Amino acid sequence: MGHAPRTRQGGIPLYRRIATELWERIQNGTLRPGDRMPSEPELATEFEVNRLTVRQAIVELQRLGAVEIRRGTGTFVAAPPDLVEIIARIPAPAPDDDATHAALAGHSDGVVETLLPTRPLLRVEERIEAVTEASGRYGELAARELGVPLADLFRLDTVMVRSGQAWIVNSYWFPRRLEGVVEALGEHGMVIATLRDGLGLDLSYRWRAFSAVAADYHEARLLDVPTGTALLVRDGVTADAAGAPVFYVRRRLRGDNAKFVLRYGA
Amino acid sequence: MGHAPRTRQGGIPLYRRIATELWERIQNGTLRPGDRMPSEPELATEFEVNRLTVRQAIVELQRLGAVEIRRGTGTFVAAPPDLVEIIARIPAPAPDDDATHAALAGHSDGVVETLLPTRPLLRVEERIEAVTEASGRYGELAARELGVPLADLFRLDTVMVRSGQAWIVNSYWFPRRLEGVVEALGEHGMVIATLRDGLGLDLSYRWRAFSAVAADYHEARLLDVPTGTALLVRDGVTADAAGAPVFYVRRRLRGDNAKFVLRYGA
DNA sequence: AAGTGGTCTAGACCACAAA
DNA sequence: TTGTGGTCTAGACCACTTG
Repeated sequence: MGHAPRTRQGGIPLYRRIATELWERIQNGTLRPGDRMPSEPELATEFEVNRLTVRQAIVELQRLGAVEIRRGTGTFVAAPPDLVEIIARIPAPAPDDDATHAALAGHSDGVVETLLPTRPLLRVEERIEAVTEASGRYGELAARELGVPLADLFRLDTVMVRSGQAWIVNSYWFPRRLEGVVEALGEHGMVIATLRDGLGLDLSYRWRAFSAVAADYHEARLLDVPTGTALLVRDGVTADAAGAPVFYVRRRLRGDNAKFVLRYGA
Repeated sequence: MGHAPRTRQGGIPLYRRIATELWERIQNGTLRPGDRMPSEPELATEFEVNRLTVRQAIVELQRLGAVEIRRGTGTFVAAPPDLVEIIARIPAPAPDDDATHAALAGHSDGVVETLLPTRPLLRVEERIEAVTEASGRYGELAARELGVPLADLFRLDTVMVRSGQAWIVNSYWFPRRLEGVVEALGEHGMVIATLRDGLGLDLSYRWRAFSAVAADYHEARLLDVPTGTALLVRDGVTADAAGAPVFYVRRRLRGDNAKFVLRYGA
C-alpha cells in the first residue's frame, strides 16, 4: 500500500521542489557546467524519496536545458551552447547581395563571413531526407501562398549538417516543374545554390517569419534531440526575378544552437 | 514483483508506441480538435498497460502541443493556436515610422493595423512584474552591449497582457539614469511609449535577434504554460537619436501564439 | 562485473471539477 | 458523489557504458 503522505509545503510537489533545488545549485555555481550530478539512487537517498520522483525532477531539468543525461554514464550539468549567429543587415539585400541573401536563407554556402560561431565553423552540407506529396497544414499554406493547387506541389525534406552534426531541418514546397532540383542537388550541394546556379533562377524574398515550436517525432529524430525540444522556426516565401512566388520553405533549428540577428543601419 | 516482460517491437518503448498511435489518430482526423480523449484508465485498458505508462504518453503529447490536459475534467485534442502575426516591412523603418517601429518592438500601442490576429485584437497592456539589480548571463551581455559597468544597470521585468491573457514576458536592462521610467509607466501604459512620450527619447534599433528557449520556472509561471514550453525570444539593443545604445531588451512569447513576419519590398 | 539511466507494474492517496 | 488527472512508493527488469 501507499505510505504516510509527506507534508507538502504550499502544495508544491516533491519532484518540483527537488528540481528547483538542483536548479539553484546550478544557477549559483554549486554545480558547474560539466560537473557530474549525483546518480539517481544517490539523490533518492539524499532527498529521502523514491528514485522515480528524483527522476521526474531530473527529466524536467533536462527539458530546461540545464542538464545533459548520458545513458549508462550519468547526468551532467549542461555546458553553454555552441551558439551560431546568423546575421543580416537591414535595409533589405538587393537580389545580388549574396552574403546577406545567404545569411537570411539560413545557410552558409561559401559566405561564412556572415556566420559568427563561438567555435570555428566547419563546412555545412545539405542532404535529402525525403521527397513526398504535398499535404497537411503547411502544404495547404504553401498552395495558398504560391497560388497553385495542392496537387501541383511536392515536398522536399532535407537536413543541413554542420561539423558533422544535424543542424537544420528544412522542408521545401516546390511546384512540380522544379522537380529537377532533386536530381541536380548533388552537384551544388545546397538547395538554394542549386536553384540559383543549376536552374538559373534569380531569387528574392517575399517574406520571412520567425516562430517557435516543440520538436515533433520527425524533427526530434532528424536533429537528434529529445521530443519536445524548443526549436526556432524560420519560414517564408521566395520569388523569382519577376516577383512571382516560387516556393515555400520552413526551416527548424535547435533554439539553443542558433540565433538570427538583424543589424540596422551601417 | 515485475511481470513477464512484453515483447517490444524494435526496442520502441510502450509509451512511445502509444503516443505515436494517438498522435496519428489526431493527425489523420480520427480524433479532432476539441474532442475529448479517452480517460487514462480507459486508455490503460485499451492498450493493456499500466495507467502510468499511458500517462507518460499523454504528457508527451501535451509537450508537443497536440493535446490539452484539464485536471479533473479530461484530456482534449488541442485546438489550432490563436496566432498573431507581428509584421514589419523591410527596408528598415525610419525612426519616425511609428507603425513599423511599434510592430518590430512587439507591442501594439495604437498601431493595431500592423497586427493581424485570427480573432479580433483586444487591448494590450504592460504591467510591471519586478525591478531588480542587473546580474547573471544577460545582465553581463547588457553591460557589454551598452558599454557600462554592470552596477550601473537595473533590470525591469514586465508582462504584456492581451485579451486578459499573459502574452509576452519582457526583461529590460536600463541605465540607472532612466529609473524614472518605472514611475512614469502608469501614464503611458507601455514601456516603449513611456520612453518616447514621457521621457522624450527618440529611439531606433541597433539590432534585433530571434532565438528559441524552453520556458524556465519564472517564465512558465508568468505565461501560465507548462515548464519547458517552447518560447520565441526576440532580444536586441535600442539606441537614441545619436546612435548611442540605451537599453537591452529580451522578450519571450509563446511560440505557438505569435509570429514575427518580415515583408520585403512594396 | 558493476553502475548508470530507461521502462514498466501494481497500488495508493490526493486535488480538482462537474453533476 | 463520482470521475478525472497529479503525485508518490516499492520493486523489478532492461539497455547501455565503463572498468
